[in-house]
Amino acid sequence: MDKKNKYIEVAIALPVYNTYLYKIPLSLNSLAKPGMRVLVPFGKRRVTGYIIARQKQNNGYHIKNIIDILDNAPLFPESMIPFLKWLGDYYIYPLGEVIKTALPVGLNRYDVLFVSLTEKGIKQEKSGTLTLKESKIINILKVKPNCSLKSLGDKLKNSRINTFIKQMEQKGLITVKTLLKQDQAKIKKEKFILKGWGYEKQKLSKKRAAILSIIEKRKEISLKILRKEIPTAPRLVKILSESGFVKIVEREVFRDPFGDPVEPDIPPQLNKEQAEIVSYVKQRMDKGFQRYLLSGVTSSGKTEVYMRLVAKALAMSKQAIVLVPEISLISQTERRFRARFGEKVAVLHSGLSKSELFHQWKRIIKKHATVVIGARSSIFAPMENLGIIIVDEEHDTSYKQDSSLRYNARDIAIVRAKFDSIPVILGSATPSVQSYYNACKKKFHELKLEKRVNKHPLPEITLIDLKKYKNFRGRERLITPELSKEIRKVLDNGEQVLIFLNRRGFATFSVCQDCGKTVKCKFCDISMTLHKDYNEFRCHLCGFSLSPRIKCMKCGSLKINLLGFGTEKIQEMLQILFPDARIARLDQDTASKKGATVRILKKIKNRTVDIIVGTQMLAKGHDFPSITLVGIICADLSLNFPDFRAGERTFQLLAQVAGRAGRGEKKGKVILQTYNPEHFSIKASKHQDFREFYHKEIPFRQGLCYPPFSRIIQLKISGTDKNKVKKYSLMAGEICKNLLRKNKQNEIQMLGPIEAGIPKIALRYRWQILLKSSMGGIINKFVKELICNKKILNQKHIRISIDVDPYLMM
DNA sequence: AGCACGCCGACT
DNA sequence: GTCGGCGTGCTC
Repeated sequence: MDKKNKYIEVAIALPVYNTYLYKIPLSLNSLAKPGMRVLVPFGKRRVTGYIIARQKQNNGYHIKNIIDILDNAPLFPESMIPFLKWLGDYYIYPLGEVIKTALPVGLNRYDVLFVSLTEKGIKQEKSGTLTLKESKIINILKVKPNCSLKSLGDKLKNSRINTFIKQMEQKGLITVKTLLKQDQAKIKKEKFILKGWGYEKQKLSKKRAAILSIIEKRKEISLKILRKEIPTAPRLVKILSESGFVKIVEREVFRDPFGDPVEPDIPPQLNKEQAEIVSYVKQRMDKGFQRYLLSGVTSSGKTEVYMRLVAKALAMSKQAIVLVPEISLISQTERRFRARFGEKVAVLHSGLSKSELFHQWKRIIKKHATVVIGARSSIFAPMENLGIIIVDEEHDTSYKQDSSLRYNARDIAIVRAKFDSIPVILGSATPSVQSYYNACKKKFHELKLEKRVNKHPLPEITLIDLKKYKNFRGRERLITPELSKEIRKVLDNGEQVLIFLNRRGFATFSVCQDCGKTVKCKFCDISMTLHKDYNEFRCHLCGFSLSPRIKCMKCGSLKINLLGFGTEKIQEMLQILFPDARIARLDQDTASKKGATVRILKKIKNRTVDIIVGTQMLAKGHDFPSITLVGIICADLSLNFPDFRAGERTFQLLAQVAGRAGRGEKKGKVILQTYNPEHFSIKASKHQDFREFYHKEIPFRQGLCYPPFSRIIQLKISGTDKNKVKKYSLMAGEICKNLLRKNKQNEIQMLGPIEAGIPKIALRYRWQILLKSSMGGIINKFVKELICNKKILNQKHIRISIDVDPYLMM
């Protein structure tokens, strides 16, 4: 069919902005399809590329043949290519790298050069006729006989040894081999034992006969399981297979990524609100691209609406993507989708191993799975015939990827829906300012769910002004009398309490009593947190730790004052105040041990704890019906971030946490402690009213021309040399300024260059430049022009990355 | 990214 | 004079 199209356009998985043309040898011609990976010669190397399109004509270049096709079937449908191209354009990122991030990790192949010794090299090194540098290399190779060129360069602290190595090879001192390496994607294989053809059982030992009878019964068994019954099985099986009694085959295996099985559910009756929304959207399902914002208070039944719409898409023989925030565990939403749609569901999240991820991916391509539910990367699921995209908790910050391709899954969900001409639904109890602005401007159609399904009233929220307790000492400053009174009441009733604090550790700020110096990480520019659990000071940015019995780095004093508070300290205080209560804690520290999170969550569900202390991990996606009191220790922590979205994030977090109270039969209560009871973010969260927050926030955004009234592109600059980073940043700023002047672009505003909010992380010094404009297209074009200046990008020892629509600007 | 080419200083 | 440092540009 493609006889005329013997050329293919290929995007290379390297930071190059062009695509390249290759020829396909006749034997492979009928096999090559867009969406497949190919191995191609690129310069002097062999690398992975992705077929973008077939092409009739060559473009006058010397066109090389591809080496091989790496897939039997496309890894993503051809229909996704315009979407992927759009992403590369919008986020200013090379197409090949975009595709690389979109696909499951570990599918790349590339050449690696390996260096090894020759006898001549060893002889000459012994006789001492070599230069210092040559014998250095020979000596490294003596220890590591087959060393990759790269690690050799690392060992010599010189990455530019290429030509030198070539010369040594010409002299015959060493040999250089090219090996085609694959990124780690190892497919897990396990040995399975099958029946063979020998049947002289009487001659066998008891154990061997036992193995044979197990296999006879089961037809086949994995060696792993067989070993549990007969520990010496591996050896015996090998002998048995040699004489033909059994057969051993290796097969791909997958751990079930779902964990516990889920019972199928029966769809509940919809209430009037839900039914209206479902029928409204259903009627327009095949009417092309539409954007909806589903705003609904907590537990107003958004998930049920999603499920009905997904069911409708499936009924139209289409597929669906449901995005959920990244949490360490399978969320409530995921469970409910599995209960409803069973085998049709594929789950993609960070907890999966590479082979599990690839397995899920293949299920989607083969259309065995027609509903994908997962975290942000699920927006790239290889679906050919999408019917709907749903983004749950659309305000959640985890939709923004903060490295490599810095995309926001919520934003690009809309783009993908547009390319596929289908509806997209963003849902949240606390919509982002951006999305609600779009709803107000009628770009999104707003759907409202205002009644709670179980008809329980929203929890009652009491603000406590912490300034009142400024002069109190010790525990009462953090756990105010009002809060402890309420806790006592709830404990006496046999109900549960959730205590929220958005900071982990015991003491977060430690100061020398004699000279006033703070305990700081030597790799980052932040103070270290004391963790009693681990008995050490820890840096929350790079993980560096120190013994708790340190001397002051400045004056050597041993008297270190432990100030600041985290979840650990709160837990300890509560235990002293309520010695009879069973208290558990859930934060990154307690969750890091494997299986610990599940254990703690189960404890809450089974009501074997009375008080649960935790960070945002507790605020997201869990349903604890017997929690009747939520205590927020200090609502202001996220308010003081140097970021224009600090207020928005604070409001969302508080509303989310407050929503954990009273999900069961009894009415919930929330005690919200704060130093800023007058702040509108906090006031609005008291009423759990995002519209109130929005209307207070929007004039401020407009006044300073922040999103949604503008778009921002941030240039992030970092490096290990403090002065170099500063010098380079100032130079980049000059180049920007000149280019802006030259283009007479008054529409773009440049802020900076300025040192980043956190000036140093893991020994890297950080600067930033902010480009802001009310016209998005202009700013994008400008940055593209800017990076044409080679001085900007190719800078030794300086890393510069482009963040389009940045989230955290620190 | 990684490799080659070509331009400069400091060594035999 | 050359060796080897480093910036610059290209890869179908």
